[in-house]
Order: sequence, then structure tokens, then C-alpha cells
Amino acid sequence: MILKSQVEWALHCCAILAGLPEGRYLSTKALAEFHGLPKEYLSKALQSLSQAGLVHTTLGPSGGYRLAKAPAELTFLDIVEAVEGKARTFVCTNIRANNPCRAPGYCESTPCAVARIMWEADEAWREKLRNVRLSDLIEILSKEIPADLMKRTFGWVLERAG
Amino acid sequence: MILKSQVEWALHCCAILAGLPEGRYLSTKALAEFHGLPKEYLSKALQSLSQAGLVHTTLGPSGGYRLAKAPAELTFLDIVEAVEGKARTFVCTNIRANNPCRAPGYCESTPCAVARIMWEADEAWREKLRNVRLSDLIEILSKEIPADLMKRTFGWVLERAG
DNA sequence: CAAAATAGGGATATTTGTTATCCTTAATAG
DNA sequence: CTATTAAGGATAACAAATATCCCTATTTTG
Ligand code: SF4
Ligand code: SF4
Repeated sequence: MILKSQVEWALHCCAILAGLPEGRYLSTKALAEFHGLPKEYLSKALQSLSQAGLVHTTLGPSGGYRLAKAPAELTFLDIVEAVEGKARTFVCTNIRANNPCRAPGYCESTPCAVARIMWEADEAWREKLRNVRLSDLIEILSKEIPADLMKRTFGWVLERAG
Repeated sequence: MILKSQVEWALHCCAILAGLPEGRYLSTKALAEFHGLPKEYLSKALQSLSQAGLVHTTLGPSGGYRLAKAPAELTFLDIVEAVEGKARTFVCTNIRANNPCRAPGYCESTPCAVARIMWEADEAWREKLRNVRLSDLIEILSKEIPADLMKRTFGWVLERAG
């Protein structure tokens, strides 16, 4: 069970978009080139972000993506769920229904303990992601990434931002 | 990203094995019949449990599986990792290495903040599973499952346990 | 207005992972 | 010896992730 690579891509793209000046947009082409990713496929991830309302888009030359909210209002969970979906990672196929000892008509009303425990763990994962904001990431990165690389990257993006 | 159905199977099988009297074994055939699962494929899940040292096996007629430890010494994480693997659910493909602004030889020593945050969430999921013991599950089930069904199930298993 | 660039989305191929079956081997109980 | 079992290799069927291609509507730029 491994998350799609689109999750990684989306997180990185959001980090870049967070550094974009107010009112400017960055295209799929630029984001793909910057990360060395296939443009057409990265586009699908960005469309997921768009459908989830996390980013805003414009068409035409100088078009592209910008964040729809402030980085402090965007959580990791928002981004992860946008591309990975909101479905729980443990699916119950109700195999207890096959127990040959059960009365024929007998039907459990509630999900059994196995499923509930697995879902709690799933929720713990989500809760952790919910408590990290995009702004938290930016803060960490700004401390860890060398100043000159940060500056060059910022310049690279601005040259291409419409 | 969805866990394999083998995870559900393994958890259910362990729950059944936990009710097995000391020194007796239950075969793949019985476990598959009880849960309505394909015997050959369930066998792969049980082999995973065996390789992880969670269950003990014997060969021959009256052979099969029993738990290798007391239910209080077996956690959900043990079982989940036995079939699903211990690898983290977020894999980092190091796309930051493609940043065209980086100096050619520049190489990050540590995983970036994105990966660390995702791995923390993964660890929170595992921590939750680590804190639930198989004995906890049995306790909950014994309260929730009707006494007569419990009794019939127990009898069904004993009839087939070698 | 015309041309170029863009996001959106449908269709489709490729690759990988999951699910499932089959068969052989070695061990064990009766 | 015979029947039964776990272990594991080989392989097929199926589903999901990854990737590419192409068409459309929209918008900026010239
Ligand atoms: S996890 Fe629980 S609810 Fe889901 S199939 Fe198993 S017994 Fe049923
Ligand atoms: S998550 Fe971090 S370490 Fe992993 S590829 Fe992205 S930037 Fe690199």
C-alpha cells in the first residue's frame, strides 16, 4: 500500500505556489519543468487540486495555477485527499457474513471491531496530516534550504509566472 | 491507496486462532471455509504470518496453525505489517533533485520536510495499531457477539481443530 | 480580429500490483 | 504406506497507477 506519486507532486507544487506573489499564476508547463515531471500527467494532479477547490486557475497565455487560500488555511490533509481521495484505507468486505454458524437471516447492524480499530488508525493518520498547514512547511523549508538556492528558485518562478 | 484484503483476512484468522485451546491447530482449509475465502490464496496470507513468526505451524493430518504468542503479546501492527510489509506508505522519489536552480553537484543530506511530515503521519498510523493487542479485540468481540453465535462458532472450530 | 498559450477532460496505452489458481515438495499422523 | 498438511514456485486474470495523445473552450497578446 503506497500513496500515488501524485501526492508528492501535489505537495511540492503547492509549496512552490505558496511563494507566488498575489494575483500571479504559474503554468503546468513551468511546474513540470521545475520538478522534472511529465507535463500531461502532472496536469491530472493539478486538476485534482482544482476540483477540490485548493487552487484557482486561469486560461490563456500567462494562465496557470495559484493557491485558492492562504497557506495557513491549507493543510496537508487537504492536498493528500485531493489527489488520493477521501476513502478509508481499510475496506471491510464483511467476511464475517460467511460464518457458517450464523443464523441465515442474521445481519450485523454495526461494523465489527476489526474495522473500527483499523478506521481509528486511519483517522489518526489523517488527524496528523490535518494538523500540518502548508505555511508550516514553508516555514521549515525556509530554514533548511540555503538562502541562495531559495533566491534563485524564487527568481526562476517569477520569470515564468504570468 | 487501499490495504490488501489479506490484511482483513489475517486479522480475522488471528481472532479465530486466539480462541483455539492450547496445543491445537487449525488448518488453512478450515479457516478458508469459515470465512468463505479462496483456500490457496488465504494460504499466502497465513504464510506471511508464519514468516513473521506470529503463528506456529505443523504439517500432516491434524496440522495447521496456532498463535506463536499469547493474544496479549500480539498487536494489530504485527499482523498488518506481516502481510502488508513494513515499508512506509509515502515514498520519496527525490524530485527536488530536479530543481534547475540547484548547483550541479549539490546534494541534500537529509530527507526534506515534505517526506518527514508524511512519514510522521505514517508513524502515527502505526503507533495506533501498535497499541491495540489481539487480546483487546477478543475482549470487544466477546461483548458484542451474541453468546449463542459465539458458542456455535467455538464448537465449529473445535470440531475441525487438530 | 487572429494567433498562441493555457486548463480541462476524454480516450487509450503501458506498467505495476493485487488477486487467484495450480502444482510440486517435504513433513507428519494414523 | 497413505492421506493430509504447510511451503513455495510458476503463472494467469484482473485492477490500479502511470503515462501519452488529442480535442475543446477560454483568455491574453499582438
Ligand atoms: S473487518 Fe469486521 S466488519 Fe469488516 S469484514 Fe471483517 S468482521 Fe466484517
Ligand atoms: S518529499 Fe522531499 S525528499 Fe522526497 S522528493 Fe520531495 S522534496 Fe525530495
